[in-house]
Amino acid sequence: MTNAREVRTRFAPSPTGDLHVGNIRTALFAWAYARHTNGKLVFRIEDTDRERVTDEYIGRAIDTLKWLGLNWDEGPEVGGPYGPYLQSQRLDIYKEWAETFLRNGDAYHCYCTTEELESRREAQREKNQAPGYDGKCRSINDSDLQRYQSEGRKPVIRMRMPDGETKFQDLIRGEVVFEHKYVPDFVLMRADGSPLYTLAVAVDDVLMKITHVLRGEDLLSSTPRQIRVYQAMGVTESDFPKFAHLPFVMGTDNAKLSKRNGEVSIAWYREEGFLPEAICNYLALLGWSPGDDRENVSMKELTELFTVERVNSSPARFDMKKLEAINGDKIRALSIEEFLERSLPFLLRENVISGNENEVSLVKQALPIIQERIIKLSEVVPMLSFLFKKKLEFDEETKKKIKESDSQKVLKSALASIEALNDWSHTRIEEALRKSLLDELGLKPRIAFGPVRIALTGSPISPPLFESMELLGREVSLQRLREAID
RNA sequence: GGCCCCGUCGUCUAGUGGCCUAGGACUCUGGCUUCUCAAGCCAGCUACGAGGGUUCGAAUCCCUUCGGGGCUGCCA
Repeated sequence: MTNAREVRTRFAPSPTGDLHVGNIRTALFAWAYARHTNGKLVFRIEDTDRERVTDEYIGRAIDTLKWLGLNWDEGPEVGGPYGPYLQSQRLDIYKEWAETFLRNGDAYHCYCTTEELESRREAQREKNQAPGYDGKCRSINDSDLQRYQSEGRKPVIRMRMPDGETKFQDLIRGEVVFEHKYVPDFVLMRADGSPLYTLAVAVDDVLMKITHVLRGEDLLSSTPRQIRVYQAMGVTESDFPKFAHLPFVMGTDNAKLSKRNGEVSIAWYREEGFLPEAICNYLALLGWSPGDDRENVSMKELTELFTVERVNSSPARFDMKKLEAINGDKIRALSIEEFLERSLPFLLRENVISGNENEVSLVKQALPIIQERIIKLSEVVPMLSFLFKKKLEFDEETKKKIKESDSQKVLKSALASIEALNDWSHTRIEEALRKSLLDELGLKPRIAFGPVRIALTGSPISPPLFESMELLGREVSLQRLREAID
């Protein structure tokens, strides 16, 4: 009753690089919450200060989000009633607000130079005081002002933090209080008129009617500043966005997840052959749980079950092994058609196949026997390339094995027993080989089939042997056996 | 230093005063199965950071302490 407002969440990355694990987890939660509540997800680019080609970045970000199955209701590409959704295109808006704050006395011009600020901060530190702006320019006398101006100083616009405290209910952490003596006056706008994050983020969240801000916990202590901006904008407290500060996703070594302790770029996971639904499933479990024992969560279930209240407040370590386990499960759950469609790009990329009909058909027949033995799509390449190679390559170790006299004996016997087979099916092949190698030569299975496997696939590890031989076909199979025999 | 956040198996978590001699999943170890590798199945190891309270009873509430992290910018 009290909150009839439609839920509006936002995902607002800054274009500092490719979307990474932490970013995406935030996006996923914001998306899931919007969908859960039948609300809207706004996608906004926070590019207030960077001079860079955002086009390329934005393109990649859009591509990644779409690939993951995350869609947005307002933002780049789709537009919306509260655009533009690039902060670099909203500079006038921020400037106007900053001037309004100035007029109302909520903000003031600050002429302090970087050097002055630094030396005063240093002094504060030495006296064991909290470093931060000391409020020097809150009131400037005329002579100082004239001096500054004659010196050609250009002022920044600084927000005045009144005495008191800021209190708010974080959806994940409960009540959080900051006394203003620990929140110094902060800069809203640089001397050149460009806005700072603190200004832009708050103005946009208000103007875009964001109701729930889901973001990393590193922004928790900047929240009082955002709230101060809301107040200066004249927003009533009941209309402030609600905050949910998500715990970090950290690397295995307990440090912040970075390139050094694990792969962070989502693009990397895509190239490795992780499925988008596996990535989302795994990330959803990092800091959130459905509340029961289920671990396999589809995107649909996520939107049905996700609530901010169930998000954990403590940080999570990224565990590649678990991601891989989930990815393997998702791969096994794929229909052969889906599996094929997702595998082909990898085979094409590595030039295992050129893509003609015969090749694709052979791949499709082979997929069922490898589906349960791979954890990443990229593994279809080493798994299936033996089917398409003109000539097998053996490494030294493997080659030695096959040249042993016992192996040679096995290969000769194997060849003899299947040469005349008129039904080249894996069941008949198996029958024949078991008879000749196990029954007649009296060998143990692993001893018997090992050399044959190497001769046919080039490796002691391969998909099931008899099925592989069937797929390879009689001609190639016999030829490879003959080639392996001296 | 100050402020803020966080603390259950190695990891992700369930747990909101009795259902907990703490459950699930991943990892790891052992076994079964088996043509290799997997998958599958079974079993096992391992946790409430510590110390005080409150209570008949605490992982759950309170205090202290220790540990980890973030912020402390004209970065976001």
